[in-house]
Amino acid sequence: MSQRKTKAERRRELLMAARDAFVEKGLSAATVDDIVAGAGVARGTFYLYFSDKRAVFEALVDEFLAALGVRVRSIVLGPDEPPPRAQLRDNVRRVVELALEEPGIVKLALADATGVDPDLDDKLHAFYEGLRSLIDESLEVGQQLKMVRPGDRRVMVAIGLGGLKEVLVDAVRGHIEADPDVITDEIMAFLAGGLLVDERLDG
Amino acid sequence: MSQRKTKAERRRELLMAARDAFVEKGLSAATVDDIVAGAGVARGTFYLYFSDKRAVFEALVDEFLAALGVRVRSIVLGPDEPPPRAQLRDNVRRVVELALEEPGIVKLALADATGVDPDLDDKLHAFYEGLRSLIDESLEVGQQLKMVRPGDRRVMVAIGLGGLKEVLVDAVRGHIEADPDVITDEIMAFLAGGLLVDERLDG
Amino acid sequence: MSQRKTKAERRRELLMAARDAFVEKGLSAATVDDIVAGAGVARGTFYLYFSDKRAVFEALVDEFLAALGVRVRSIVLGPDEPPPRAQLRDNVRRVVELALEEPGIVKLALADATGVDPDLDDKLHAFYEGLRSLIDESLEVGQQLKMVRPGDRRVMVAIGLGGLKEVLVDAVRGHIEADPDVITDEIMAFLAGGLLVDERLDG
Amino acid sequence: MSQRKTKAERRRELLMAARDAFVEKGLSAATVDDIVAGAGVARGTFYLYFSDKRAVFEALVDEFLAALGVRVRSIVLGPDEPPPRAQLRDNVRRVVELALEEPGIVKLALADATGVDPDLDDKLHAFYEGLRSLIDESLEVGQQLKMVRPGDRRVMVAIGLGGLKEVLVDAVRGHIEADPDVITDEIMAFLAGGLLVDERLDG
DNA sequence: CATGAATGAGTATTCATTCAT
DNA sequence: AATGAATGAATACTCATTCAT
Repeated sequence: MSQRKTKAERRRELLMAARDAFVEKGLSAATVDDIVAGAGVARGTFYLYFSDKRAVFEALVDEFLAALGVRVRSIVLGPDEPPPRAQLRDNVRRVVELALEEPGIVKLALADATGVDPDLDDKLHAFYEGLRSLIDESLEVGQQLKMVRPGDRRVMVAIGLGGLKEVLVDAVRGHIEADPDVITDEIMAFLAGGLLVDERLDG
Repeated sequence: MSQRKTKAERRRELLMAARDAFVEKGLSAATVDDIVAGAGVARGTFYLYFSDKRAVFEALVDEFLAALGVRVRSIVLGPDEPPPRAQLRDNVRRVVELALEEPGIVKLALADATGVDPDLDDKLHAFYEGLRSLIDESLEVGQQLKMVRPGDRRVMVAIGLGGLKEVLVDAVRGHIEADPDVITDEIMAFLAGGLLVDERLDG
Repeated sequence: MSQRKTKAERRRELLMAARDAFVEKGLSAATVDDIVAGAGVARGTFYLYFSDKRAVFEALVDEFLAALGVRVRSIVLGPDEPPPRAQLRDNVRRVVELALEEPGIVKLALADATGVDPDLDDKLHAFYEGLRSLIDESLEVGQQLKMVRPGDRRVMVAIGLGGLKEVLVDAVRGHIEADPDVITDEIMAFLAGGLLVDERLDG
Repeated sequence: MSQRKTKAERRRELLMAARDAFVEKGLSAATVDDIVAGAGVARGTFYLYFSDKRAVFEALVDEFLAALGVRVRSIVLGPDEPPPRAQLRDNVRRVVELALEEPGIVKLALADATGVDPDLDDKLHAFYEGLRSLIDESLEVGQQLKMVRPGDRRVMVAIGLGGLKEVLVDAVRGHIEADPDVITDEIMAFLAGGLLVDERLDG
């Protein structure tokens, strides 16, 4: 009736094989041969599903971004809504969970992907810009509501984003305990009060 | 007395040409040809000064790490010393200044260098581990002195390091204002109090 | 009664699509994909009608040669026949008309087809040999009848055939006016008197 | 002092190997591997001398065109000059001789080169256009001097050029006797008087 | 009859590295 | 020390052809 595998199945196999190859060998070192060997298909089959190596990586990133979009929800204020900090916490927690579920993609998209291929860089750059804008707008609202301290939001965004990225990367690398609760709590503590507590630190 | 160029001068020319080539084309896309063309020497000459492409990059990173080591000083407690927070601020500021002086290296070492070449990764990994340990030990002391809030230090390190990296990269990329004072102040504010100020955020 | 398309119709569609693809992209650059896309059928269908790419081209050439055979008639001498030169002129004119009707095939068969594929070369070679023999025999009869000047007939054939080919190719390419009368007249003038008229040219 | 071979020698070796490979296998079927094998150098060496396959072919054609340019001289009228027809004959003869000296290039440039690669076509097209213009201008002068019969010069050019090409190709292919005198005489006879001599041919 | 997914041999091109001069 | 010609392994990508459905 149909082929041995549906097109969607084949595509997924190639996607997973590509992900594994990229994670194992690095983005530029992984070859199309590695990918097709992993998927158990012939060389040419790859090109029936993806126009080139860059395209698989883009598809991988796109999937991850879509999954991320599902987990992050705008914070809504209202009497029937959970308190904002709880909503924020839920968002952080869902992102941490996603990262722990997809460690390979996290390594690729957050750590490995820059500076390898100018075209890929564009993709990543667009992604991060979107993320930055999202956080920036949230911070702006927060500042207007006096929930977020005043300050240069671009720097806040950078610290927040960089901190989150590094935590997730470290978690999937096993450098820090892969417990979403612990990680989420620490991130929230950082956001809520920073690191330093003792007034004696002040000059 | 000596040749037109001393060995050290040639080496430096190659180093600078390599840095520029890496920054402009990316670590894996930059070729030895790009480097020697930039340095104005013949192809073979490169190999008189560096064993291979990886070695130039390592030398570049080593220089940067050495410069970093010079700027970061342990925080010393004592009646005749500046207050700890001021010492911390000075460290942060010197690092920010170094980053702004060497934007190319920052892009390379902090943003582009992972996932390209397993050997290079090792180098970077060792560097980051050293940095992590340094920060971790500082935090440990801080916690013992009740200057740093309790919590999982590995996560704290990750957030702090990731946040710092991202800020520096964004600064050299021009995404955020390249004013060391502004950047330093924002980082210190983040460390001192996080982001969130309003109690209404709590559930 | 029958399918949507008869076998012959499908075959013709493929043939025309192949002709267009060959003319547009060149014989070796045109792919089977181009052909089936032009014919609106699936890849495998092509191989139900032709054994391979070479076979379509052969079929195309065969059709053209057959059409050519219909237009070229032996010159017959006799009291009730038109004068020989008129018969020759009619032959030339019919060939010119065929060429102008089938410009694509002319480009393919007369201009593009050599040196691409050894197998195709054989086909063309056989065709040209046939044509050469035909002309050669006609010239032989002409010489015996003192209608054609004496001389090395192989060279005469080559000049005549090459001249005719180039005129036709130029005509379908639009380099010379596509008027069969003008072209035929010029060819006849050339055959009848060459190019040079002035005795002063002689040494 | 210098390399084993000078750059010019290597280049010539590659050029000759390319010519042989192109002639033997056809323009599109010949691979870079064939060429380097013929020249006895490594794969990469080819690309030190030519940017790609098209570039070698262009170089080959350019050389041939230059050689052709040396052999063809404008016809000069004057009391101390040889008669025009003798000058024309010398030109024809020198071209025939060149063709017989460089049979490979003749096959390539005159017979095989069209329709294979659009880029190569441009090259050839430019060549032929130059040749056409040259002949066209000569014919125009000839017509003004009443040395050439009136008529559509574009068609005359096509017949003349096509005829010459075919004769040369046939000669290098061995289809007609490779005697420059015979060939030249026949070409001159054709130009001077065409093929048909008997008035009875006229209607 | 028709399909189109899968195949895999074939090829151009790049580039780090070597070494004779 | 410096050169730069030469190397050749490595790799992405194409496309004619097959065959299970």
